[in-house]
Amino acid sequence: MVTLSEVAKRARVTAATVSNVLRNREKVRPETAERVLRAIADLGYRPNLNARALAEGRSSTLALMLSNISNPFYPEFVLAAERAARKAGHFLMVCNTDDDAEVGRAYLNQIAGTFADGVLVMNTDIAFNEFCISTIQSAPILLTMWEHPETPPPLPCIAVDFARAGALAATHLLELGHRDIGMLVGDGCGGLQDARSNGFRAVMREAGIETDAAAMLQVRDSIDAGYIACMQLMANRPRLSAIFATNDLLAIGAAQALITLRRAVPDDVSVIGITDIQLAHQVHPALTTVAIQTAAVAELSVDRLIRLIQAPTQQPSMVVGPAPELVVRASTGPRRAGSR
Amino acid sequence: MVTLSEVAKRARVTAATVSNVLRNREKVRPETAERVLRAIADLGYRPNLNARALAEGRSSTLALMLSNISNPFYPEFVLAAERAARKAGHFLMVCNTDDDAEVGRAYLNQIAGTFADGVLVMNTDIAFNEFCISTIQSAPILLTMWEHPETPPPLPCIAVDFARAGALAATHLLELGHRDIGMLVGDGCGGLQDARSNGFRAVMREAGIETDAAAMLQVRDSIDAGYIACMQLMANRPRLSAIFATNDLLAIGAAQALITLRRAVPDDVSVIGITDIQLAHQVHPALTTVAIQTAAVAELSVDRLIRLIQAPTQQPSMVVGPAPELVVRASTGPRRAGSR
DNA sequence: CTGAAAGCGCTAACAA
DNA sequence: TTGTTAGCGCTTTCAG
Repeated sequence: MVTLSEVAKRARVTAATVSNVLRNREKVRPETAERVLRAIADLGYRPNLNARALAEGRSSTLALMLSNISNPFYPEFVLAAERAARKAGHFLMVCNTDDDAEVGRAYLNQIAGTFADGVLVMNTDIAFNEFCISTIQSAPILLTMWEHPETPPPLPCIAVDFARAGALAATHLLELGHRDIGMLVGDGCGGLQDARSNGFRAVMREAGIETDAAAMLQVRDSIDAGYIACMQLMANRPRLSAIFATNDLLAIGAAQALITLRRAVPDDVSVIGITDIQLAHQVHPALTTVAIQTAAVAELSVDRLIRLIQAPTQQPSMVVGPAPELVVRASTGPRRAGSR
Repeated sequence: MVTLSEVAKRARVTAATVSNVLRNREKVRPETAERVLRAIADLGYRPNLNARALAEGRSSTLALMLSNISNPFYPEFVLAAERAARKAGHFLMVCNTDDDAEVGRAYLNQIAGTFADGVLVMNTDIAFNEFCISTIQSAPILLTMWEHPETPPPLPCIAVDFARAGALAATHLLELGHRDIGMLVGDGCGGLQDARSNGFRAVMREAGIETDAAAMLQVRDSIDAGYIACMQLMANRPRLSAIFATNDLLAIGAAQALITLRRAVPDDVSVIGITDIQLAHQVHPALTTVAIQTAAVAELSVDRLIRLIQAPTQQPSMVVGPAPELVVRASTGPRRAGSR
């Protein structure tokens, strides 16, 4: 490995000068700088980032903790976060906790404040938050995709108004004339997606519609689970004219179940989800959903984390991200005259 | 930040002893060790990984370079690779090149040999390989998911016999009686997926079937593109009884196009892909495909990279990964009597 | 079994 | 404008 001092020797200067060339090029005479640059090129020198991190006291690396990257939602967040981090001169280290809090704790312990200058934590539960607070004072931790803007967590966070997302879905279905609506409530790693379902039910209740237990199923977050649950839902309540799912994977699974059951989507049954993952517009019929602007939230999160690193605060300030927006595609339509 | 020497002071020993406790616990008297451990716990000490990396000359971090994590194939690889790395005591840093060779080069330059002890590179093209060789001698680079076992690249690599995957798909369709078959050839970032299509065509040719140009479309790697291309294919050649796609995204898109066209899958038209991504068994009808054992390849790659780190070699040795396997699901069936 | 000392490669005052 | 001098926090000989 070529080191700074080898470069210095070859350019007949000292390490400090080489270092200066590498950063504030101002204080070096042009011809010296040129000699140094040539030496760097000749030797194929590349700075050792560990040494630099140690000397500078920061690594220019952010960590992103998520439960399981095989859920298609995460890659979209990762992609946007990584771009934002790169643009700001940081690396992004993706840490899969594999849905295992123990792994999450281990990562946090090892990484925060040493490998990473700051940590982004997604979809966490209360217990994990407690852990974050108790253990780590050495680097900022920012919770992101927090689902409960009305109850700020005891850490800095970026929240998303998921209740509003649910409400938008409800309004859309009501406007289309649906009254008898089934619900698929996802159970992500951060716990039940109840902000979404509560937002939905609040609007329904206002319209005088009470969703009873039989029309509401709790399921794991996946296309498979949505498919199976929808089958069950339609068996319980064959007259449902619409299905609301708290996330797109469930909604996609539900739509496929309906097609298998020979119930046309949206002519017989409408389907709506939340998130607007890429898959949502790629399936057929394309999914109507409530977009939560994943990429924008990712960028916001990275920006804010970097700001926290630069000006550390203990205050658990919460920022509410961009508002969810209804995206009407092909999976929802007016309630048919024939149906109940 | 609590440092080693603060711990040492509190335990009334020197840094060296604390370090010894943290690693080869043998050479420390139990009661001293206990005192040190208590000090560590009391102070909430966590070792600075950058300092350790600098002192040890290695970071225990691997980097994985991939083009775009939003392609659902990658997260599955990442998940498996990350588990394998973690099991072996390494971190995994995921680097998205965003389909941009410039970004890829920048990452490699910065990371290899400094932040990361070794680098896994997926789906690369020749130009990038050249760059890898010319620039980096400081850390092993392992190419993975190499598609051409018959022409080893000038770097260590894990290859997958994609031609065989194509051949298996061809054999399956032939056995089902299909003769008039459309082809969707994906154009990943590593270039055209021609090993797959050539493997397929070789088997067809042996059976006396020549795939003509009109029945073969080159498309970008996505569900969307597969959907559109399939529409076009069926317009060109309405009598096709099967479609072979070089990857599952294309196949899924194709199946959806067929459903939109009211051609039943597989009763009217069979569809087969390659890879066996998770989506493949979650869509309906579930996709018949040729599995390339992504997780196994990921583990193999990580193991081999770690081995390379421990015993560096310049030899561009190639290891061929697990053989592809046909996975029959619901999207392929016998050619119907009625069809051509 | 424990301590002293050197050094990993780089940065950042401060001097010259 | 350039050089000198201390470290950053840890590991690792080598003495004691």
